[in-house]
Amino acid sequence: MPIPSTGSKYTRFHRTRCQTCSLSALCLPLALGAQDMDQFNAIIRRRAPLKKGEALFCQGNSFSSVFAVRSGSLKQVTLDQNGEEQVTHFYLPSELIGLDSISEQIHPGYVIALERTSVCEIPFNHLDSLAEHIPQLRLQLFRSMSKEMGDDRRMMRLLSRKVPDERLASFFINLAMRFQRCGYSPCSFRLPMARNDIGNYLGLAVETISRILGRFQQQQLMAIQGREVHILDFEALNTLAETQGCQLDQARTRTSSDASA
Amino acid sequence: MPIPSTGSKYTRFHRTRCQTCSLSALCLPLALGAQDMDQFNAIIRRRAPLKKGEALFCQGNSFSSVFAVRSGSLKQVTLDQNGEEQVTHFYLPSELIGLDSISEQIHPGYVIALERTSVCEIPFNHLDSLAEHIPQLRLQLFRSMSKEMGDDRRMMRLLSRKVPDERLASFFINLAMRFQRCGYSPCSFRLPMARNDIGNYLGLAVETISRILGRFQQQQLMAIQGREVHILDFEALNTLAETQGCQLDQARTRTSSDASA
DNA sequence: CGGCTTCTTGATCTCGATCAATCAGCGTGG
DNA sequence: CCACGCTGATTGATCGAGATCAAGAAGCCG
Repeated sequence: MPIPSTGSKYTRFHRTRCQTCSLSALCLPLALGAQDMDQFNAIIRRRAPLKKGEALFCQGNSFSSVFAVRSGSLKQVTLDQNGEEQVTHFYLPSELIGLDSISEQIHPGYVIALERTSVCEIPFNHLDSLAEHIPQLRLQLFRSMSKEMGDDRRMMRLLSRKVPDERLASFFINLAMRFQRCGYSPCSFRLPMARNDIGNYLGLAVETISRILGRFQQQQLMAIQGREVHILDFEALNTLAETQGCQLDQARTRTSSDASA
Repeated sequence: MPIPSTGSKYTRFHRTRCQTCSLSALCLPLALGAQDMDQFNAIIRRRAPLKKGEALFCQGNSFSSVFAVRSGSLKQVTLDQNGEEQVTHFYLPSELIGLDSISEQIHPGYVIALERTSVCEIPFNHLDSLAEHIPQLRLQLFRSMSKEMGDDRRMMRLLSRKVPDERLASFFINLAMRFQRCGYSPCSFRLPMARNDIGNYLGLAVETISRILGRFQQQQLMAIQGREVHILDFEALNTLAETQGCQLDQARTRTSSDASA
């Protein structure tokens, strides 16, 4: 561990700047000029990383900031009044948390780290006033929200029309694309969430998840042991997922060794 | 037919102003001052009403405007590549259409009038520049999008965890609240959509919808004939729907008038 | 190493999709 | 104005996929 000169063990997080963040091209500051980026950087608050299982905030907490995932991953869980919990979202690096809370000013669910995770806090009132003066930022904010709405629609289609195999295929293709987007290999990664969470999220029993995964392995679509995932036949999985318009940038499955792009 | 003095048969629609619109308190201009309202009113384009079955736009059309429903109702339908269609949304008066298209700049589905329907067109680039100078409008836009995201989450919960009876109950409660919001009776209304659309939207077969409706009538929860709906026991239906935080403003079914927390 | 959670595998059973047929509503045109 | 024909709605009967129940295996943590 490098020893920071100024004291606090979190100094290095406070030091982190959007300008040097590897995700800045994917995150909100996307397409911001140097000067605007400075302004944006100024309103960000860095936080000590969350431990696995720790909550970023709780259901019912009042909303004041959105958060950008810097590293790690989180899940959003909503408790209904019978105490049933529903996993409604997973968040990966560069993605924004809390956009769904602006309307009610209350967080509609828990957001919990699935592993050691760090996030940037972006106070919403500051973000809003910055959006007033930086059209690029405003547009990007609209885009982010709009994109999330589109994703939600896809999820609704998945839940209401797809059979379990298709759901799980969609889920993995979606994860793969998002991992690729932030620089990881799309075909080899470690699942951040438990089978339980996947099942809950996809509206399926855990047992069903297990059985389908078994089937996927038999069919040589993927290799899984524990949480270690290797997608062997991306095309076939994608076809099964019926994911239209989904394109793997570089590392399309050549049924061979290129999986680690 | 009244004869408009200026010629075009659509003149009266062009005349309509936000200031005199009964929905202005629910729609985007919500909470705008008189002057801001003027500016907002200036960018709106009125349109000739759509006939039943007519498309406001088609899937794949490029996006340039959002629309506010003035009267009538519409459905959003997405066609996947196998030609399967999925109803993803219903739009009632005062609600905004097209917010999910900002990100891709392409409409992800057809939006089709369920009855004679009129809408206001709001060019998005104008809206965005107006949002730059009117913080209230910007915030309202963020809120609208955020609210839609929250609604989507609820829908996802409905689809992945609720049994058919609960889904249909939720659907009716939701409709009732939205009708009430724009001034109609929450407990007596005419369904704008076909059973088919409801089933598709809720991820259920039409036959299932029919059977459950039959059951609801037996249980005295509601009276339905054709598309004419009367909710007889709002509380019971609401309980069944497990709709938390849903409050009927005035006309709560007073089986016991205290249910309001 | 032991106790816990997480994951897998097997057996049963239920609920809703599907198929099939009939009925009702409604707009159209003779 | 009524008969026709279409689409949309209801009702019945059957079947299968996935939830559920139950048990065992494998990680994973202190």
